[in-house]
Amino acid sequence: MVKTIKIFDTLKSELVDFEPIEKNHVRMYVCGPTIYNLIHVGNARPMIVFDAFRRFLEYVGYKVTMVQNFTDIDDKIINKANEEGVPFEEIAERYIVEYWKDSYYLRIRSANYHPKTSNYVSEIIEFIEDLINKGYAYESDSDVYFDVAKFEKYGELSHRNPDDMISGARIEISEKKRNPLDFTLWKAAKEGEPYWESPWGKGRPGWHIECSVMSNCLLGDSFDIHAGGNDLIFPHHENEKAQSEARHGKTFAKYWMHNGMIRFSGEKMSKSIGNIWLVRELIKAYDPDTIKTFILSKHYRSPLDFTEEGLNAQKKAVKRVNEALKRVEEKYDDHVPYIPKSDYMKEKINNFVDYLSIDFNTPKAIALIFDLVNELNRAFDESNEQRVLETYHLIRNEFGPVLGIFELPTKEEKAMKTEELMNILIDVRNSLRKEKNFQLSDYIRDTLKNIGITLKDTPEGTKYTID
RNA sequence: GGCAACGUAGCCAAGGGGCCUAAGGCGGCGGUCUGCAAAAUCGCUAUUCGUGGGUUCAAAUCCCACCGUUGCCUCCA
Repeated sequence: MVKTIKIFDTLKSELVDFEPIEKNHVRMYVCGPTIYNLIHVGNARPMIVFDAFRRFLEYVGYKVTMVQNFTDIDDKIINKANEEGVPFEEIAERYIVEYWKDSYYLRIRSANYHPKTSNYVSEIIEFIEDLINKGYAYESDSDVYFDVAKFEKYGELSHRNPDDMISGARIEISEKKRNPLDFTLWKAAKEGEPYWESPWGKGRPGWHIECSVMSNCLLGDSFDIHAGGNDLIFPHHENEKAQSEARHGKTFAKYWMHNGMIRFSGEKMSKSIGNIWLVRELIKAYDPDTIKTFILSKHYRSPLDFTEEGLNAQKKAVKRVNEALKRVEEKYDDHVPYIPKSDYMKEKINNFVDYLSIDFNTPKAIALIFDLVNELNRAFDESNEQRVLETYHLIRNEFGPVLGIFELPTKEEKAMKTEELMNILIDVRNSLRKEKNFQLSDYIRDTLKNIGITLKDTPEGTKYTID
């Protein structure tokens, strides 16, 4: 049915043909945020990119089941809860709600499932027990660790050699572990921490287990795509893979896709450097299309420098697209007629799909959209109605929705600069009054009165009130 | 120290052996349109792809070295 899609698989380190396990049905899992704060642009990149990728898969005919988790059991959340003196659930719930606001503003479609760790604790315990029974995990002083030495493929995903990593001396040494690389599956609760009852006493899940459990529960022991930021490759995804494959004895994720990091002045954006840029802040100055095309204008695997110059340039480019679409919508009074797909449209659609089929080359797809904008404007000026409709529909109703951009007419954010506007009007009127052009100056005052704005010529100058 | 990635016009960014005398966007310059602007549009804006070697009939694209930038190796999307 669909043409072959190639994606870069982190495990194989090369472009591979994408073939889902079940014909025509793609199951994908995207690592979501730990909700201890408002999300930042670094969180937004995978949301935007993989939402678009999911839409693309659907566009070419796949059924897609997508899962994106919320990690709601975590040190950072617990710390924040302790700081505020509230239960950890309150922090988690608060930032999930805030997540949806940002997500809604960015017009990111929700996944099919958004599981939370706290809803899967019993499944997590079951998973860990199974690993212990199979000899891949051991209990040590109420903690449970994964025995990395037992999983011979450990390091396969991140292309590391366990021996090299041990010598790398940056790994925390714990006398509870048999091997410094062993990672926590279950963590005994300390005083004042939330806990769940388990065969190993009161405790909580470790750092990587939740994604293994939730993906396996919702998508099966083996599924097609596991995605996330490339900073998760090690240790997070390496560990998820080890756990799941140890337990089930089969491939965990068939393909691994990782997006590059957002950078800020050449450095990775991160809390520790203090250069985070919250989505909440960003959206004050930029509309979703600007943010999304800015991100999609660079290949998803490359690092992306977030700069104001870059965003401002993108804003202008986006405006040009919106103005062109608006011209058409105004001409047809918002009822732009649909037309049958012409050969011209089919050709462009082919190109578009071709570009995205090679490791999701969104920059090339966006370049095609800009070409179409030029074509649209030219056709409009030449009154070539057929071509206007073709290009219009390609942008607004085919390509835009696939990438999650240009989906809606822009409500012009006329942040109504009322005061500045009134001052200009009053200046003009006062000039007219000086010239004794009372007919025009009264026209201004009377028509303003009609829309509820009253002008008052006081000794201190002209004042106005708005009803 | 170990393992990677990247370096293309003023800026952002595709291309990853011949279709490249290198897409697209922003900016700049000039023309059309306009009373003047704005918008739109047309043309120009890298003979060259970090530097130096090499492989090849052919390299921005492959190999080596060097310089530079960044990431991962600890929670991080």
